[in-house]
Amino acid sequence: MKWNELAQEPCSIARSVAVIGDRWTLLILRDCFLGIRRFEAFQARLGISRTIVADRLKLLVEEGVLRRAPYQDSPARHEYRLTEKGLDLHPVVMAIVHWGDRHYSGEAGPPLLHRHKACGHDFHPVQACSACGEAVEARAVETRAGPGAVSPSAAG
Amino acid sequence: MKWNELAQEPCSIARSVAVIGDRWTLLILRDCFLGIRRFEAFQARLGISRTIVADRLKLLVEEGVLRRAPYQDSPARHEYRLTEKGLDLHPVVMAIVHWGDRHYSGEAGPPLLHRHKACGHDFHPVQACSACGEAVEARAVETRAGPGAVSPSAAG
DNA sequence: CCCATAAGTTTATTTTCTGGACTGACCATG
DNA sequence: CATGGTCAGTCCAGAAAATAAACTTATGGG
Repeated sequence: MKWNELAQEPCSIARSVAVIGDRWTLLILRDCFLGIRRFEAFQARLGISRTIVADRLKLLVEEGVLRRAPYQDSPARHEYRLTEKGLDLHPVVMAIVHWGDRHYSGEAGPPLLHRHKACGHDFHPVQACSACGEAVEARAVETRAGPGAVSPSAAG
Repeated sequence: MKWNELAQEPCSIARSVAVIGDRWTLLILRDCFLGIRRFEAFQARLGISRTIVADRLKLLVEEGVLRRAPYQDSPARHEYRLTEKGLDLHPVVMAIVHWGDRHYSGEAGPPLLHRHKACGHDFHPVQACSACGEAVEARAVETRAGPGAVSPSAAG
């Protein structure tokens, strides 16, 4: 399988990974959620080649994750902002952060804290069930083919 | 920045991405959660080169995400199983699945359904606050430096 | 002996990434 | 009105990584 065939797979992970499953893309998204919006800022923070920054931003815009919006004329300048589809990635980013906090923080503790404005407390994300609202752990989940499956044995 | 420097960054996303932020790694993890355990099975399902499968499995074992366990002698054969640290990735995988379900399912609907055994219903993951238990959306989160931060402006 | 299975390794090719220079539009300074 | 600075890129050649295909090792079966 080639990376460009991924998006055609009958699997939501494969389709998502085709868009965001790249080291630099995930770090760009991290920065987006931290409020970074400009090309130069992404490039400076990541310290990677401008080519890659340009490529990744282009892909994210094509996929509707980011929106390229003008913030001044003469000279025309644009910034990159998360769309609603991009904001939907927040649970993905938070889940990754939480896993890193748990397993790679060391004695110093987590590099960042997250406060839930609604309740005022620092929190970490908990995976909850949309049906009953309770926390869901890996072993409590049963997977089966859904309406979009191609065959009973197809990947999911 | 080089990819091997990522793990040293004072950022839980960077550290996590250094381990799992790779297309094939994420797909291997998907298969792990679907119960796949053997080298040949990973390779056959993904349709990618054996070299990549071997590399990724090796890294995941080194990082303690998977455990290489013998399942027979003569000839010695091993299978790859999720460790507790690996199971902790479930929310990450589910969050990615859910994003894909939402934005790439098309008319056919999601390829896979997930049932919460505890309540018996099909569900999708909801990001909840560990402090108050309510659902958390992107705009309700405020981020600030934590104890493991290197400087107030450091990446998170 | 020949074939098959499992789990890799080796080799050679293809693709991607990198760093640096370059472009072009504009602004501020002296 | 030349000089330098900012921003948002593009272009290019060399270096690094990813990949497919063939090969290896160990074993069991007919």
